[in-house]
Amino acid sequence: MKQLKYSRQRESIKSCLMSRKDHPTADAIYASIREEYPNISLGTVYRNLNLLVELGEIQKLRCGDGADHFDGDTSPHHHFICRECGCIKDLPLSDSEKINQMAQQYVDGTIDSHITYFYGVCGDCLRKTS
Amino acid sequence: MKQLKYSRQRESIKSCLMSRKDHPTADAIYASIREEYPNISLGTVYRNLNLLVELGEIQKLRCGDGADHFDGDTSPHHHFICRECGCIKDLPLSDSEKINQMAQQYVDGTIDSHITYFYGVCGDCLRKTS
DNA sequence: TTAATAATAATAATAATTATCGTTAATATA
DNA sequence: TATATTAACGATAATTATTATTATTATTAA
Repeated sequence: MKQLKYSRQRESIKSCLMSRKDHPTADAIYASIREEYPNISLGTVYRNLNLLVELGEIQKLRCGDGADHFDGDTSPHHHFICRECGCIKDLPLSDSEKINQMAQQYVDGTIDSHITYFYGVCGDCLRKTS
Repeated sequence: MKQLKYSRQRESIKSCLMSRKDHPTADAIYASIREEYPNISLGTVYRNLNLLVELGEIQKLRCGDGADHFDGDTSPHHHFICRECGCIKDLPLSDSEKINQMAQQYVDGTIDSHITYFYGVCGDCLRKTS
């Protein structure tokens, strides 16, 4: 059991993620942090993001565009992904537990959580395209 | 518009996918097809899988383990992923349209589909671990 | 039967992520 | 406070999954 040591880089990554509502990739976070810490390494960003996920302080999303996205909001909610621009928006979620229980009856095993990705076209892209 | 030409490799990939209930990765399919066509290339497997997805004949899944998985069943259903062994099991799905509509009210844009991944531990792993 | 071209195998290239490793910095303890 | 321990760092190499390139082969239309 290695004990955690404070690092200003990790703190910066976490507060960056908390302050924004988009769901940035590791690379986008890297670009953002570099404004304050120009020497930070991309590896450091990845390592800390994964660490924060393990600690349950942030959430990792795989919406299907190849890159992992990160979400500072760990409360249960859903995501909407625009097929056009790839933006990710939060959706409120009701009855998370109930949905797990409904699915549970079909499974030999235990369900503890679920992630739902909704796909479509966001309002901005709809207005652009037309 | 390029017209499609028959290929025995594509046919083999498709029937392989139809015949199995696990949700193999491109690499797993590659290994399987190689028994019949030892010279097939991994690139061919990827190209045909993506083509079949475009044609709507198969489905691509990103359950979160890094690799894409493929599913020969395109009817609407959900998936359960075991955190231990990574196996993917099908779940029946009711009210797919209703769920989209429920989410729709929170979105500026249009929702046309959704994918839900349930996470937990499968029965086999539960019995092994204990 | 031949011409046109889609699909192939082999391989190179790319993108995202993880691992390695010598150095730096945070923290525990003497 | 000084020192020892070791987590975390930056730089970079390696890995993994996937896509692109290209010369050749196979399918299909004329």
